[in-house]
Amino acid sequence: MRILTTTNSLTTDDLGSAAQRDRRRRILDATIALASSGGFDAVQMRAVAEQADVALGTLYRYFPSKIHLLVSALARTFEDTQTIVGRKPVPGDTPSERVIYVLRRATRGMQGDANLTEALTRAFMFADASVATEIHVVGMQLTTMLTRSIKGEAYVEGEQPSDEDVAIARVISDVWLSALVSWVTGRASAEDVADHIETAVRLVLR
Amino acid sequence: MRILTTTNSLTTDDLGSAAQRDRRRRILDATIALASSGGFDAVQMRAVAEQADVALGTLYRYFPSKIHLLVSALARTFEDTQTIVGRKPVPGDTPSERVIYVLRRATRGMQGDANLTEALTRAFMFADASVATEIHVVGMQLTTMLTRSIKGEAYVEGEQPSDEDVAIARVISDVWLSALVSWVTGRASAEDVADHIETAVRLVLR
DNA sequence: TTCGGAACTGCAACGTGTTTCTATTATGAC
DNA sequence: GTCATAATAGAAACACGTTGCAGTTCCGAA
Repeated sequence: MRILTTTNSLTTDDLGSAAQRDRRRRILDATIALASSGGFDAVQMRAVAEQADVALGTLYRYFPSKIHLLVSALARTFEDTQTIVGRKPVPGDTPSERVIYVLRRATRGMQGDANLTEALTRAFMFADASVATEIHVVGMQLTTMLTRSIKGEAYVEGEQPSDEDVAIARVISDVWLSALVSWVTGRASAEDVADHIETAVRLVLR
Repeated sequence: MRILTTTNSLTTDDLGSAAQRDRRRRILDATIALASSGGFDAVQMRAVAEQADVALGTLYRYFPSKIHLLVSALARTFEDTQTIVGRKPVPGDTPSERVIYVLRRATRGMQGDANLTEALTRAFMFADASVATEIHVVGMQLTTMLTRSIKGEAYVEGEQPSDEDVAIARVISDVWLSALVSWVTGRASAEDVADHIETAVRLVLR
């Protein structure tokens, strides 16, 4: 499932001693493992604490709620994916082709681990205002991934995408998230999701 | 599961004696009142039972979980709105104008009671597979409302909308729901929501 | 009217997210 | 190396969704 991340010295965002970073990593690893094995309900705070080898109070010191924990796990998952995939430009000759390619890949990836996806998606959707920060991180990741796909070769690191492109990316990510929710709750098949997204992308990018 | 019942005269959907319909109504009233006063967290099953003047076990007999309860409340809210608004054709000369009109109205309505909207929206998003039936009802209500707006005067009761129109309606309702979630979680202002929806509608309907 | 089963009440109990508290351990300044 | 402070462990307790159960009431059929 996960490639182990080296006990690296520098994380993206600083924050804490090596021991603390290690605890944080262990906690997120345990969260993802439990989510992957049994979905949202299997991510029980006592179980996460035990598997990460920290006390329950410590878990809550790092993540103030189960939802914070799962949304952070989602952010890290995206981050890891981006690190691996984000190197080479997205294949495809038109914006729709590229966006459809990327979403198809991402969707397949998530559907490959239904339990994990269920846990992360439901947490994301259930989050309330107190999780705004973590949610925002994920939102930015999504927007970046999509504007990058829209621009294709023309994309340059660090450049602000146009308002138009951001608006389009947001619409597409809304549809994608809703489709994932439908799939997670058993209201739509994998094929339904793929079709629906493709339709939406074609409607929006033309 | 019900065989015929003699007593009751007419409800929309059969189901139960007058006393049972009354209990169901009281429960949903209590749910909406509590949600309106304190949002999702304030809808506590014991409190709902007490306010509806039924035993806790009875509440669970009518609605097998808090999520079922809240999604059913959402369905009834929509239904009530439709009954009131659904008479006259939607004003506006183009599909986008009509859809924007309807969504603007609906959004304003929901934003007028932030707590209630928070409760209903979060429940809808958190629902798992066991709530599929109730969710489907709400989905149909949304689709109907939107295809009706798209067609405008051309809409005729009972006629199946085209696949194209349904696909468009689904994209728009995805965006609308996501926007509501953003608003509920404090990540977007009322104005943001209006702008985002308008952008999406213009993109999709052209 | 009487009877049998379904529906309802009241209440206790359980599971899991969350909080709280004390004792212990790690960390960093001096 | 010593000490003050922060971080952690361990465990109990609380809150609320949910379940289970014994006794009571309601309702339709005979």
